[in-house]
Amino acid sequence: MTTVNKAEIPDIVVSRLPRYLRVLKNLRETKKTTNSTELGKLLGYSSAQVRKDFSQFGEFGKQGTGYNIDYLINQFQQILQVNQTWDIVLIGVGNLGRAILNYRGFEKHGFFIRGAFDDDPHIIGEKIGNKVVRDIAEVGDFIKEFDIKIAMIATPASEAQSVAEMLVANNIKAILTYASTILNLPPEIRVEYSDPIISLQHISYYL
Amino acid sequence: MTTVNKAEIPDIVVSRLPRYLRVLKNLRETKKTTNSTELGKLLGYSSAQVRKDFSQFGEFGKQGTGYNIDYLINQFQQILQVNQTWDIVLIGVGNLGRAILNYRGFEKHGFFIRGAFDDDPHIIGEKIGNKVVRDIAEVGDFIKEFDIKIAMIATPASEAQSVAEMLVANNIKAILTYASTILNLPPEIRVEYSDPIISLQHISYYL
DNA sequence: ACGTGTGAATTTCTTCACAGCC
DNA sequence: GGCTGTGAAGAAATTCACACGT
Repeated sequence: MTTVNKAEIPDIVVSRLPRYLRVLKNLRETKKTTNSTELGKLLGYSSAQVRKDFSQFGEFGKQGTGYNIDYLINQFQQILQVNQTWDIVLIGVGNLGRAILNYRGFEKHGFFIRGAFDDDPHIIGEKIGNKVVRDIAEVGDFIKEFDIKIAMIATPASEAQSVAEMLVANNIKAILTYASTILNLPPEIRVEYSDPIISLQHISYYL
Repeated sequence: MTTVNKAEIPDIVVSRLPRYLRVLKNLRETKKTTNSTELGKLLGYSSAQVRKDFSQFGEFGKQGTGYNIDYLINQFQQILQVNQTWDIVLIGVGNLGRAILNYRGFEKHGFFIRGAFDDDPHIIGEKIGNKVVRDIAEVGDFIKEFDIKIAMIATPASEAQSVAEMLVANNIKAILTYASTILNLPPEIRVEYSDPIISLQHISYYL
């Protein structure tokens, strides 16, 4: 196995790593090893696809035997940099923002919402879960103080673009947005969309 | 323009249609026409890509002028079958389910949550938004009665697979799931994932 | 025998580049 | 001049198929 240059690995392969991780963690409950055929079946990929994907990062398997599940999990966590914790700021504390704050599932995977921000004076100061909602005006200092790189946007669509620009100006490097609008940001900023409307419209083509 | 056979259109093209729709609806506010260069810039695609995508469905533009925005919106809505309303059942009324029920954004796009279901007796009967939570045992009849094809799953991950199988057995054709687990279902069932953990893990590779 | 890792072949997706029309 | 629609070219992703290690 040689040194890996990230720039060389296609994003489409990277995008499958979290899926592999997910099923590997399930498999871990019941077995020690797996193979490309089994993994492929669980994810809807061909076995060749699985092997090719893995080969981008090294030689993880043994001929005749397959892959050690714990070892794979470890490798993929390292590759994805999720073998550490990440701090996150959440912008927008409406219905959705509240649900996100109350959802305890992020922490199990190492993602911690360190601060929640809104611009509505009625909401600022409110305590949700174990967090007090802060004034959006303070988010820049907060990001600097805790060296935060990831933001989640749960504002109305109309505010998402300006909020995103403000966050980028304050050194945020990656954004997960729930707002139903497409963000225009510098290409070095990673943006992921979690937009149910887009998903439903995609689905409905096939109905 | 000839008859379009859906099977021939690559899913990757279909998956971009909702994005085009989104920016077209924004553009509609301020102008009548647009062109492939402008659309590409707004979405991060090349202008050739935009034109090739559109050409899969017909000839929508005029040389020298570009595309009429309203006309495009109309065409794409028809193609995606979102020029009608769709009824949806929601399974799982925890924090996330509540947020979804309170979110008024689906209806504007023609998606209506007709029924919300849970298996917790403490939650069944509760009124959220303008809906009463129903017993999951009744979902089969409900789906039949209202001829529902789309379900949203907002249960804990541990229950998602069995809930999904039950829904499919009751004739659901498409699922949007928020649960952090990969569903194994017959290939003719469309599944879309809205999984923030997967998105965050993908993002974190690049940080 | 089993199942990986990988060049080669194939298929799919994107971009090029330009004829043709407004 | 501006911009579409599209064959042809090019790039990227996937699958094939098999040598090789266990």
